[in-house]
Amino acid sequence: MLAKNNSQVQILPMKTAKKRLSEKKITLVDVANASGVSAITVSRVINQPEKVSESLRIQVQKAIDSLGYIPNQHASSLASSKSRVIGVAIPSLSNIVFTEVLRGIYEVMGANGYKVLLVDTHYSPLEEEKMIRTLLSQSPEGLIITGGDQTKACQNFLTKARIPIVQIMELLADPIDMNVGFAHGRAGYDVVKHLIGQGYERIGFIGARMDPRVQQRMQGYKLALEQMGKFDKNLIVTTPEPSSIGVGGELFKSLMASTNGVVDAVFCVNDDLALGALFEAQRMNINVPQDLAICGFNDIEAAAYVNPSLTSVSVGRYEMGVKAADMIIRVLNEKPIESRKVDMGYEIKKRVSTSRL
Amino acid sequence: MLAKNNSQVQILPMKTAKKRLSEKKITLVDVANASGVSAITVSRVINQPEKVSESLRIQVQKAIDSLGYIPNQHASSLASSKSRVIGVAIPSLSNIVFTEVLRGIYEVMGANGYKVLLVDTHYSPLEEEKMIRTLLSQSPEGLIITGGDQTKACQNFLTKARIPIVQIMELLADPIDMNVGFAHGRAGYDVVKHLIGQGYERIGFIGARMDPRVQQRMQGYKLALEQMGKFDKNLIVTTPEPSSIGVGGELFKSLMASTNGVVDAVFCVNDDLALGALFEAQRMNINVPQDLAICGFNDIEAAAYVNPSLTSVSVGRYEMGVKAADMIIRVLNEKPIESRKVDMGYEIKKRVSTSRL
DNA sequence: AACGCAAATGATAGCGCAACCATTGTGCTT
DNA sequence: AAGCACAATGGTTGCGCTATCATTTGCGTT
Repeated sequence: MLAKNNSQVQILPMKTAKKRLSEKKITLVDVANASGVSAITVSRVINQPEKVSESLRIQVQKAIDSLGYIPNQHASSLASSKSRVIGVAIPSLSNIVFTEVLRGIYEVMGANGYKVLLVDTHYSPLEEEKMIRTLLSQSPEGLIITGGDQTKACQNFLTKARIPIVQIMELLADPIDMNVGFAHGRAGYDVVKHLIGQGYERIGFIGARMDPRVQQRMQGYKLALEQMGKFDKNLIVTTPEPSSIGVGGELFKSLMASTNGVVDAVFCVNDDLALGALFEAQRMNINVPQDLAICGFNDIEAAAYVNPSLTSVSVGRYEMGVKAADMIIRVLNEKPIESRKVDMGYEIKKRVSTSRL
Repeated sequence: MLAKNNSQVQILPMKTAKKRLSEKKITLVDVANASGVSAITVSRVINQPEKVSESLRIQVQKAIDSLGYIPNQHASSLASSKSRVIGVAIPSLSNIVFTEVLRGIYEVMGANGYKVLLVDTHYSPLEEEKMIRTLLSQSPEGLIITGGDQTKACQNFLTKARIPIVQIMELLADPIDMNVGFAHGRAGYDVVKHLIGQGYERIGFIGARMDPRVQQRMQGYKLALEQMGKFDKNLIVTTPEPSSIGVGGELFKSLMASTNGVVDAVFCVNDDLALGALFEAQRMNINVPQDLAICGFNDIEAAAYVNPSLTSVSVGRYEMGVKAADMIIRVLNEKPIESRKVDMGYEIKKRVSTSRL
């Protein structure tokens, strides 16, 4: 039907027909001509309708509708150097963690008339640099990016960009501009404390992907155990692979095999791994929580409903997205923000999987 | 540090300094001056490097890097009427179904140098119309949208857009342009056949959100039972709320309560609902699959790992995204496509939750 | 009645880039 | 040695819109 009909354009019989209907994109000027006003007035009807008298406004709007005019955002952005675009860079599209943050971002940005240009960095700082370059070429008015492990070059042109930037997910010592996140290390530490408090002794660790935030959780785990003289590096099992329920089951099996079952608790860096471990434990007829505690991270919905229910660390992902987006909007509107750094906190949801009877 | 330093601009001491470093955005012309070539040559170095001699290319590239030049995509798009943007409209960001389709789309589009502008229509045709209008104002070179229930107005300007468009998720009788999906009605029909084949008799239905595709699954369910004279509308429990594990549990309880437990199988329109029903059944001490079969839809990862494993309908979501993106790319490159309509099919993954011993 | 002031509308220029066509230079053919 | 093809580079123009600065109109003030 459509799609690349360059040919059709060339077939036009010389310069005969003025312009075949719907052949050419209609512009502001077309609308202006059709409604008998100047181009700038049409522009105002679209962008500052309150500055145009009601009669004219209606008249112009009628022309816009009947012609099916759709403004060219590129021309508008070029002329006004306002793109109404916010760039967002996340490491993975398929991770529910980021999906929910995104939801928060979209909610706020949509309500404020901003489009979101989203890129996926695949957990690679180099890819991230490339992607952020792409984002910047769209002249975004603000940027939301994940974590703090940008390349030097990237930090460099980010600083020069002169737009509000929020780094999300983790708390950074020295953010580029603004920062919203929570303390992954402390969360890991607190999880261990909780397990110890429940009377578990030999606490294993299961991790996948091992991105910076997962590493921090592991450091917290390590620190807590070291402080009690209970750290044993043999109880740590990790893989660079992405997390999944399947991987969780495999890592759990491998942990149990390599430790001959001395482990009586497992801290999984996310709920997928934890569910995998739980399901695998059930298949191995290990009694959770009597013989084994399992703790996850992120508190996805399934954690509360699975049997036995899964202890997990709840973090306000949606709220984090909302907060980050809101900070950008506030800065763009020159409203004050309380702080450049926001700690969203977390909460350990204590459930059956870590409660010895 | 940065963020809205308009003030700084005005503070500039008259016209003293030529231009404070990094005060003004640097453009193609700046790069041209810095490297002693014309603007158009710089443009070529960026867009058609093979047309520039190696020596010049290196020289220009050096200037680009040292100045930290980032092209203005709006100007480029305006001048060339090529945006390198593909618009994507999905009904929900938080639904894993769409997330995986998105992954496929991003994969292909990224590899081909296209950016993705993503909007969320919240399952509302009116919102969709607004959002697609927004997309079109970015002059995307192609569009991927969900389903076929666009408003008349929307269909209208979509048809006029003269760009390749793929409608995804479901099979449409009369697509706007191209179409990739699978037959939801037939899938629902086949699920019932499978349950009957396993010896289950009274098959309930649990549905949430009830978007067009869920409705089609329900119609398939209904048709199959009607053909066997076993349809009973009292066995259908639905809600307009979004799906979730929690809602699945609630609907299951309500189904069991209203039917006094005569139901011996439940078809849930997605796996979240099915997991909710399964977990709830476990809490009610109902034996799955002996006393009750549960079948989900989408085959999310948990389905294969939960105990008992959950029968579900597997659909190639990632592949659907890849396919849709690939069709767009092919059309843009004027390569042939096999067909305007592609049926991705589906497969019922028969697992323990529907296998009577 | 003359003035001023604000609201409503218009004319002009330019945002940064690439399309288009022109020009120059290089190496080859005959 | 003259001619030619083609690769490499540059000048000019305009994409569609909005910022900026006029200009016009209406209306209240003294």
